[in-house]
Amino acid sequence: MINVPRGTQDLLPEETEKWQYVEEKFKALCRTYNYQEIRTPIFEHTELFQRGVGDTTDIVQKEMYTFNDRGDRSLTLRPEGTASVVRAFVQHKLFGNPTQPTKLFYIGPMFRYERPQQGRMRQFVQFGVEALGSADPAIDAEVMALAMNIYEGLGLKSLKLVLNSLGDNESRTNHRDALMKHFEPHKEELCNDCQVRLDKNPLRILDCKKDKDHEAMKTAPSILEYLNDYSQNYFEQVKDYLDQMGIEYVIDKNLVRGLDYYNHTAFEIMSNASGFGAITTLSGGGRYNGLVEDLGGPETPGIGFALSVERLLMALDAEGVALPLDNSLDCYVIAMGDNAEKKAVELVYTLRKAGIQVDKDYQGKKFKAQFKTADRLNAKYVLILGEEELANNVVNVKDMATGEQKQIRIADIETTLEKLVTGGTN
RNA sequence: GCGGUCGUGGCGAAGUGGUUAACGCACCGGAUUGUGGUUCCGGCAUACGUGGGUUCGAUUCCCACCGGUCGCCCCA
Repeated sequence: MINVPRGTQDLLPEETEKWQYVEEKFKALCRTYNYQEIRTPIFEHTELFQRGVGDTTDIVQKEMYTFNDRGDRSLTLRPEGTASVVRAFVQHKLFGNPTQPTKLFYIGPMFRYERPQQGRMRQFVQFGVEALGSADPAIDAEVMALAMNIYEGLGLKSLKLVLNSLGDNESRTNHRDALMKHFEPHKEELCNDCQVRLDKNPLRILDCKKDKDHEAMKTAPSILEYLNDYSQNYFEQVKDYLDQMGIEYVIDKNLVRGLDYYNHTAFEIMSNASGFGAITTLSGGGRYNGLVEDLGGPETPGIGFALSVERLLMALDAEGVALPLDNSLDCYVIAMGDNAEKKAVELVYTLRKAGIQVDKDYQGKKFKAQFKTADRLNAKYVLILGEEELANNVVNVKDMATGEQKQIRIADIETTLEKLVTGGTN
């Protein structure tokens, strides 16, 4: 037997119903915020991620699905969405559109070669948005508001918006120097990873779980102390806008994002719900001024975020939120006898063309068993068509909720059901 | 990539170094020859992750691998 590759999954109907529901919710919310959908390829030139995401990141160094195609091009299954969106923004010169910022959303699978566990798959699906062309702190707040709205709109309560500022280049350089100076005397006491981080990306040391109790960690210089005036002011305004909207957040000065392109605003949304394992991050995002330029476009600020659908659904489970899925069927047709069977096929076809959900038996089941099936499918109405009904040009219509049953002329069945189905629900 | 743990029919779950591997759910049929959700009775199933090894004999013991899961790393 051949199973799915490691870290991937099949979504069976019971699950896809949920996926469709949250996808629709997300799309509708994006429309509300005036974000439009963009669809980019699932694989890109490897170079895009090396330059966009950053050569020193874990993603690029050890998590990419990279392969050469038959033309010997190096391609990579996308590990995240922002690089592709920015690439498309530059390639199609969307910066030339009269309405800016360019506000885009996407839904699609991402790929990272990692050791799978619950909430971490090698293929996973992200919802994301990107707003390109505005350096207004209000749009940072807008993106966070949208992110929170998705979760809250689905009924989640145990959420935490964690916020930090990474500052601009000047602030970051100054902070970086300060960090190196601070940790250098303690280098030998730090874990192996952190010793490497000290040279490459000292910011990462702050995020280390092994060394989190080290004295030097507590006294380490915070980026917030090194923000220059512009960065500081920007951060304050972002917070003001969040306050204005009544969106709660906590500042975590150690919040570091895993991708190189981030600056200024960085945030994560986490779940507090019990029953969540080691992985509590539901989504993450931030500002990436400079990325468009890095990828060959004009100087254009940008901000975005992405969430994992798998983790979103886990959070719903953890909080016991049941999605209002409609798993009923308008109508089930039961036929008895060869002639009735023929007529039933015609009837089903007629009703379906009228837009009514209909199904019938294809297993040669007996009358009683067909009723059982109708019940199991949550059929609202059952149409009974036997030789007797056929002879009289009628069909029995049974309301499965009330048990009431009446005879309708076959010629009238379409209009009758339409009335029942549209009138009875919604 | 590292460590812990687990892997029995469609699902859940017992169990044993040795003839036919429990049980529950689900499914099918009957009681009720054209009317569902209950009950009772009966029936069904390609089941011991894969490959080696130990043994007269392994689903059971050992090893490796694969996969799940938990934690680390890191993130979505």
